[in-house]
Amino acid sequence: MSWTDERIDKLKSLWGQGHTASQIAEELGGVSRNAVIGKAHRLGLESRPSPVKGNDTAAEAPAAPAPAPKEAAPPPPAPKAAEAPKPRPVVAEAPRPAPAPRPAPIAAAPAPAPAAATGSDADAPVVPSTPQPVYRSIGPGGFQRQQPGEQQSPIPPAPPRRLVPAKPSADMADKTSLLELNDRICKWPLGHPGEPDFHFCGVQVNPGFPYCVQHCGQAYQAQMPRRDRRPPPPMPYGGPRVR
DNA sequence: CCCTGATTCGC
DNA sequence: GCGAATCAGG
Repeated sequence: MSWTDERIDKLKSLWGQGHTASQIAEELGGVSRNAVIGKAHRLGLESRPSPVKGNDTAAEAPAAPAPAPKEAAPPPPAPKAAEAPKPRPVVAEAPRPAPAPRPAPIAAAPAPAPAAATGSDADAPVVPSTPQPVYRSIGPGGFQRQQPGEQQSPIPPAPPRRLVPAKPSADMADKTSLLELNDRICKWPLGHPGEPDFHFCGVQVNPGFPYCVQHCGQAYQAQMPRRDRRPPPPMPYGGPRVR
């Protein structure tokens, strides 16, 4: 196998997404993990958290990123292999999208309060000992960046607070509910599970992907970490096509 | 042992 | 340029 532009592209993409060399090699096929590493280096792609590369001498990073190579999930959750070979040039499974910015992390599970929801979830009676606001920068794709010390995903799963019927009210009539999902409509969540207006995007998908073209653009971000983002890197899913 | 990425070096 | 062999840390 030779390094065609396509394969190089894929290598760059996957490498930037934090896939291991082995995973990339398997995905590309016909190459060994050594080949992938070698190529990555020749391309100038470089050193993601490497287990062997000790960090700098002397001053260690205050909040070390913790390599954790095994199953630990770097930003893009890469499902471990052990799967049927994927013929399609698909990009792993959808990383957890960031449907709505949620500036206030949920300290403790808010009580369901089944009675009269006064301020719904707006009221946060729990007074954390340190109510320091958390400032987060917004990445190029619109995602929230983590602070160096932050451990949790910037997009907490938003625990369901109550169960709602699929379509309880008229204003949900045209919203796509969970029960209506199929592989032809965009599954991008809008709102949060458990909230009354939680629904899914529902427009036609980008063929071969779980989301529409627009949300694919959010879900599948080409490598951010590298400095230059200017020349829009070829989207893993083939780029926006209006259909 | 397994895994990882880095590096070397013959091709 | 390529990648197997090797190195070295987790």
